[in-house]
Amino acid sequence: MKGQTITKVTLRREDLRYPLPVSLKERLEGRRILELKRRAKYLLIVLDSQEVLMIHLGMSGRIKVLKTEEPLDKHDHVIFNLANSIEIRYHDPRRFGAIDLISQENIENHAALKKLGPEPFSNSYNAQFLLNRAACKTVPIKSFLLNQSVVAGLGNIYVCEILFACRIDPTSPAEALIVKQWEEIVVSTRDVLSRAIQAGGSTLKDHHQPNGEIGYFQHAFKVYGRLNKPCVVCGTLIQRLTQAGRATFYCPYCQDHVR
DNA sequence: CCTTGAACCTGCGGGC
DNA sequence: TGCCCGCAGGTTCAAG
Repeated sequence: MKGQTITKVTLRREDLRYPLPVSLKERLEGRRILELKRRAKYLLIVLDSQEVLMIHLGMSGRIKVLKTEEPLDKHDHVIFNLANSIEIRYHDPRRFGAIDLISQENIENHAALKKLGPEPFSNSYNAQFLLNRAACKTVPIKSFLLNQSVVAGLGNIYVCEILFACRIDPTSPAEALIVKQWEEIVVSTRDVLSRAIQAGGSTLKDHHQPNGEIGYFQHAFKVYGRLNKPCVVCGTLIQRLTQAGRATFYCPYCQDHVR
């Protein structure tokens, strides 16, 4: 996509999670793509019009990169044709995703980006930062790490896997963790994310890599989705609970030790 | 301010 | 075969 000109945009519906931006088609057609960036789970496509196309994939969203003709699927909602004949399609059955188009100047003031915490691979994501942020917070550590204003980009699968790697009880109040545990969380976060990226991500159903292939990290899950299966470390059956509306998978033996 | 639960929407698998 | 229920990679509101 980088360096290509967007020759044609087709909107097959007028909204996803939110209404599509005003005059989206007219503002994109003829524009050149200068750069592709990311912040948290938001894809940022920088255009030569001083504007940035922001895409969030929600739960079921997917970007298709098509080099040949493909029949239209009912959930192919927005189609971008590029000058090199490649077709990019935004596909999203549940439509929890979003597309926005904003001026490059205001990008850091965008409501969704403004409140985000540090990137997990940045230096500002460190044990002292987390200790400070967790002070006086009774929220369970599982929910704390899922909060995008604490650290940007961690999702449900990876938080479960990170807490297992650190042997931390997912129900522990965030304020109860000690520095050593925060240090372990920082290390495990980067380790889990690195390995997941290396494996092409986790395909439960919808996620695919840009080349169309599925991801493979689901085969490396140690707790996520493994309800009633033996813990790979101790053999205890993996449990499931619900925290803030999200499933948490954990080993009740490995992650319940006071150490 | 803090935390939880519901809402948004479609599809799939299991039980009956 | 078909219907109903629960569940799913996320985020944002409203309510308490």
